[in-house]
Amino acid sequence: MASPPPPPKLPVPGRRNILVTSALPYVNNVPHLGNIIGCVLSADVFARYCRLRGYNVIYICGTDEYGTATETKAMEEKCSPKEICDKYHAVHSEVYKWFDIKFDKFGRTSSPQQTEVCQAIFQKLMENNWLTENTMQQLYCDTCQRFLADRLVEGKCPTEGCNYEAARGDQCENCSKLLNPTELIDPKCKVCKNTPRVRDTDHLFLELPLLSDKLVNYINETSVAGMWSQNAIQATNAWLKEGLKPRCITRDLKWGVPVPHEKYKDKVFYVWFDAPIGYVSITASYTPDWDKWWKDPDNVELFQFMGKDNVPFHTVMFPSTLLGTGEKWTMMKTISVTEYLNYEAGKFSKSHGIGVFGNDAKDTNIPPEVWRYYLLTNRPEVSDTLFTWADLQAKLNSELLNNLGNFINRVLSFVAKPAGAGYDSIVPDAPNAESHPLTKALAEKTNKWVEQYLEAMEKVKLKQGLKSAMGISSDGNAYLQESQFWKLYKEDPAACAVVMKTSVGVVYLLACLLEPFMPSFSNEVLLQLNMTPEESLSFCDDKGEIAKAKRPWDFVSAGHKIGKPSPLFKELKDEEVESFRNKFAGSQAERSSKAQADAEAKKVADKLKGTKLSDGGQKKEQKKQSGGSKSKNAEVDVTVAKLDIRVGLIRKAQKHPDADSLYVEEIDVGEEAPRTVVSGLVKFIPLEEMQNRKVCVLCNLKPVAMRGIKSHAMVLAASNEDHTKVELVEPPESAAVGERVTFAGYSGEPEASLNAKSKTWEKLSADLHSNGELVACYKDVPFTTSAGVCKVKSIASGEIR
RNA sequence: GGGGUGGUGGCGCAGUUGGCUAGCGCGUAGGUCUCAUAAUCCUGAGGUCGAGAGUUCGAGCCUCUCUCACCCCA
Repeated sequence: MASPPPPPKLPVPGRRNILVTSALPYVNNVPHLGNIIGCVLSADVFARYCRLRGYNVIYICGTDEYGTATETKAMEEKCSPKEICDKYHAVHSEVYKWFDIKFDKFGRTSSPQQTEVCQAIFQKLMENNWLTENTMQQLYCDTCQRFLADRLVEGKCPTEGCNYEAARGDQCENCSKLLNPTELIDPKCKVCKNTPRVRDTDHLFLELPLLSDKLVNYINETSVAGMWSQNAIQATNAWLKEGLKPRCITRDLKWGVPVPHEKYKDKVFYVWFDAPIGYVSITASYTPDWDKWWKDPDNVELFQFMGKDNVPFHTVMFPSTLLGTGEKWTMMKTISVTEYLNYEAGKFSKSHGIGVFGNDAKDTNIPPEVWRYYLLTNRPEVSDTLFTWADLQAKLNSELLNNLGNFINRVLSFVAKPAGAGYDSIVPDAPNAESHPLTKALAEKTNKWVEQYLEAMEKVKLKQGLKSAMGISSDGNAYLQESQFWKLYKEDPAACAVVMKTSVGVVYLLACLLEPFMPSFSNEVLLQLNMTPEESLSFCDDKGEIAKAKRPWDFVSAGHKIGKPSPLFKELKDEEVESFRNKFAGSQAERSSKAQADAEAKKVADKLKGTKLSDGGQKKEQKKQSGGSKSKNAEVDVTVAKLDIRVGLIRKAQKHPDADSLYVEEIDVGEEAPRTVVSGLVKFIPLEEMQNRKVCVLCNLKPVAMRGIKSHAMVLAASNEDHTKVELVEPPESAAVGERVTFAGYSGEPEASLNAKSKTWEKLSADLHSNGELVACYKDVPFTTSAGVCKVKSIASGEIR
């Protein structure tokens, strides 16, 4: 294992020299499957393909380490940024190793090389006058002696009607309005709680607009030559259409590459500026001759892999940076962009821990080649795709096991049988194979698949490439079936030998073509073929290996003794799938909201059933309905009857895991499943008072996600003028759970879901208030239940919302 | 509120200089072989390509309107 590292590869004139990069994952968390397929795995497949074809390729990646996020996280965990990076860099390395990602170098951006390259590029930009200065205003904490990042400032939300006390500098968690930290009323430093002051700070800006001519030239030429995918072009054009603006490249931070300039010596480069430079600097830590790769556009092709959110940085910002140096850089030729991979019903989310993460995959005992296969067949190349356990199971069982694994196993196990039943593990000779019609037909089909495979892979259409390779196995099974070799063995031994020799050749071919996708699988197959991966894995034009696809019986020579065949894949059972689904389900709250959604869906379905039945009835009924629609027309006016306010019982209340001001409640509103509701009442009502309490709930608002948890309703509460006091609107103790709150004089059915655009709720809520007798009212009509009116504890004439 | 992207058989996905009968995998129905991890193979069913209008000899693809979903920005 501990072989000395091979000497670094350098471009070789006359050969295809390919530099592959994957977007540098941000260091401070564990990557999930979406991240993995998005860049690292896709790039790995392509790099392996290049090696297979004999191209001179290196694959560069590493962790992106600088910036605010790391600095903040370090403060939270009370250690240095470097320690955080060390810790997570190791986590990343381990995950990628498990997934069989074969980097030529997996480095990091916090390296001396990074500083060197980054500063050199900066100097060039400076010399060429592409940088300008500008003054910004930012909050500075005298105690901590530093400028505060947006999210490190807390204060009172300036939004009218919100005025939330602990709003963050970038966004108010209460009203979710995006903010500037300088807008906060009475801002405080989150670290020392002292009041920061507004201070001018000078920053350097890259003049993107001045570089745009060069940039547009580059984009127009390269997007054609490099066959950029549609989504990359669209994202780039959207950016250009907006018009380029000067972009700030410096920050008031410590954790970053220092700006080599007297005036800015206390500042560092902004992550967007230094991160892509990481590709170069990591190459520099791979070989001191890094510029042979990076400054030779005529001999090196640069392929970059990333998720869609990263596109503008690679098509606009980074190229502009390189163009601005005036030097001859190797610019990106081909960009491969993936969309998002969604998880079951929702989305992969790092911050909420939803989905399957790199280190979880290992714990499933599902081997890496299966994960790789599944992720790659499902690679989101043109649109978002969906990860589901059931689908993973289906792909494994029916494609890998029944198709591919079965084909290889039926061939090898037959050859391995002792003489009299098989060939005693010796590949038989088969002269005149092409005169056997079935075999000839198979050779033609196989060759077609190989051509498709090569074409797809050259265009980085990995999903198509994988499918083409699998087609070979599929045709292989049909070939075995039609040839009925088990009968030929006795009836026509010569023909049987042809079929088996050809099939063994196809097995070998599959091992080669699938190596980029499933390296561990290929190694195992070669082992069973008794061949060594180092010598055998190659598929080059100049060795005539492509031509052999037309003569698959020539891949493995007669007389070769194969190894011991054994099953390659293990079936994934229903119970296992079920247990994974549960094990990796989201948080408790997520689960219940999912149950909620299911219940709703069922209801809708039932409703539809109902209407269908009545449709089957007579027309009279329809007339009746249209007759009754008069009242419906009346309802079109905005009246309180549109609101579906019900008596609800809080079954359970707890604090929101990711927000200080929010409760998450499960409220029974008389439906089969309780609803999950998120409300911002933490500061006003103690948790104990929330438990098992009857409340008024507005049920037909459009569900919205609040800090990651979907809220399916709203608890009504009254507040005084300056929002310092908030009290729940309480129905009488004897009111029935689930009963609708009515308003005398306003009848009609509520809408299923209030249209957000028509602002019904916004209009109506203006007239909701408590009166002098503490009764909750719409205008002056009280909230009425069968057991009486709803009241508030002490706030008279307060607004309800 | 502004902008972007998407809506294709039960499910998951392909489908660009607009063109032959809209494909693929899974699932499903019927049949088939027995070398193989009850695996294979063949045949079939299933779609007015979100809705509506327009351009065209011809539209899944181009234009407009509507609708739904997701994302970004304010």
